[in-house]
Amino acid sequence: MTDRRANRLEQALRDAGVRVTRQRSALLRVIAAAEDHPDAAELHARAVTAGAGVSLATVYRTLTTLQAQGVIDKLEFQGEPARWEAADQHHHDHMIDMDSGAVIEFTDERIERLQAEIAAEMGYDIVHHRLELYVRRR
Amino acid sequence: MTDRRANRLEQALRDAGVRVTRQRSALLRVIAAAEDHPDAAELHARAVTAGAGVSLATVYRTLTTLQAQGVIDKLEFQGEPARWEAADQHHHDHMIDMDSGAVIEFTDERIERLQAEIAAEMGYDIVHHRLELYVRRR
DNA sequence: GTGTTTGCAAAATCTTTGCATGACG
DNA sequence: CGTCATGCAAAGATTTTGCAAACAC
Repeated sequence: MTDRRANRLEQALRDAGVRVTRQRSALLRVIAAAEDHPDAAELHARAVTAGAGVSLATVYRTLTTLQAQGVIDKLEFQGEPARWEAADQHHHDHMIDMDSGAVIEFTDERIERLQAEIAAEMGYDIVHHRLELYVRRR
Repeated sequence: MTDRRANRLEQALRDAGVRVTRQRSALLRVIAAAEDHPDAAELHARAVTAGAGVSLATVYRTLTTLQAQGVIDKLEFQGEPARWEAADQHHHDHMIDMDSGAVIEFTDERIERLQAEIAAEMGYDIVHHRLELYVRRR
């Protein structure tokens, strides 16, 4: 089922003239199956566990490629290695529970609208944004 | 005038039992005088230019110390080395002009309020947050 | 075929740290 | 003076890259 999604992504890559190698295919599958936000080392470990022979260098190169294709998003939380998530979901921001480390996704249309408004007032268009709430259970 | 602010900060450090060394004093002055958002290497360069003998390792250690004292804030924009700013200003967020690299500060009470509201609804208190708008002139 | 991608190991970048020496309070 | 801070150089952590071999299309 996540494989169906991975297959769709592979086709998109081929259509964009990007070669679908064994390694890229494996990584697409790992990313499509991930329900969390893994970093490069974790994705590498999962790919290897899944039986894919792939080097860490290739993982990094592939992540860059997939990001350029708009297939995945890069998350850079404070001081951690970068994490990644599939991009084919609806837009959302992140809330990080500082005690458990859990990452919670959320969206708020009002905030989105305000951001665009503020940028526009100053003569800018938003290319992308980053909103992270570092929180603690009350 | 920024020296007055630096002196005030030095006193606060002493009161907190933190030694005010020649190096820390110099860095406080450089930070108080900065109108931009320099990284560690840049702060080091400015301190050295100002005639202070200080090593890069000490700059890093000092930044950590000053942050722990709540005197400076750490900014981590996408993929760049960390930047720093004096903390004794009113809270604000950052807009990054992707073409010029300029960092623009802004605040919006409505966004602040919404963030707190969203966190509260999910049973959390915000410890701190990060809002960055990556923008382009329209 | 042939231009891309991979693996490996080496390098780049930013940041932290161990240890002997020096200096603040 | 005792303790804490510094400098240096070496190590850490993450990410990038040069080059020859392997592979997708």
